[in-house]
Amino acid sequence: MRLATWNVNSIRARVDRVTDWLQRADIDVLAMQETKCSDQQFPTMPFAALGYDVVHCGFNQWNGVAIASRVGIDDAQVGFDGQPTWGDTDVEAAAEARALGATCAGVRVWSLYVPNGRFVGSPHYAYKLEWLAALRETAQRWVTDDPALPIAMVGDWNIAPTDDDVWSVEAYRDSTHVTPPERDAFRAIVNAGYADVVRPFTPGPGVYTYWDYTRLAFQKRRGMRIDFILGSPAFADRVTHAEIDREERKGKGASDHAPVVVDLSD
DNA sequence: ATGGTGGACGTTCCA
Repeated sequence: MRLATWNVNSIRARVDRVTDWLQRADIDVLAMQETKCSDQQFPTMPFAALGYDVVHCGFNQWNGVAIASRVGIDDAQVGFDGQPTWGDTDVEAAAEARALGATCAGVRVWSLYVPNGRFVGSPHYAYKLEWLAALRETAQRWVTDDPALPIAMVGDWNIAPTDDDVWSVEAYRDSTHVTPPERDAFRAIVNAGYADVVRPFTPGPGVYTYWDYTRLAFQKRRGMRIDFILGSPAFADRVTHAEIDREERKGKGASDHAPVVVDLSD
């Protein structure tokens, strides 16, 4: 089974590019983030035409996560137990449904869009840390409750876990994505039993998954590694290969993130 | 070209 994660930065703006890539890259299950549309607006037809079922959760023009699978989708679930929500109204709470889980061919896949945090000290930054702490708590329970279940938590984590994962430490001084509390939160999830299964196949430094649209960042190789596939032991044991498809960051109409891919043995 | 790009929404906010 080949599983991928991709922050697509609007599925409606990029559906052709995404479905073309799904076919070309022979992907079985794709987790998407930043779909930037409502459930009604999600373009399911182009996926269905290629044999993919889709589950989606999105309520505003910024968030939105989806899973497309051609090996079936069971037990789809929006949000994880204890997930904190932002704001008081129903719409705001729903918009913070940044996690979508589904079982695909026996593998539990979570498409995650970790809060950005905006800037250090903002309420959004505090919320990011709360959200990550709640995820760690729940994810730790998943892996202890059923160690035999392969679980993958994939997506845009909005954290560069080490200095090797940013093009310039100086450029990101005092910025979100690199602060010790964010890195501690990421490490805590790894320590709860979820390994970065891509890194062994893509050693750094200088290996990234995201490049800003501005200032020719991609051409100048100024990026960050913030998109991850974290796997429980039962998942990690099955990983045979992984890669970051930076070719998809090239050309007109690219997302600012590249897809990240893993292969699993049967 | 002197703060850059891209998307959704709506004349601005978010990443």
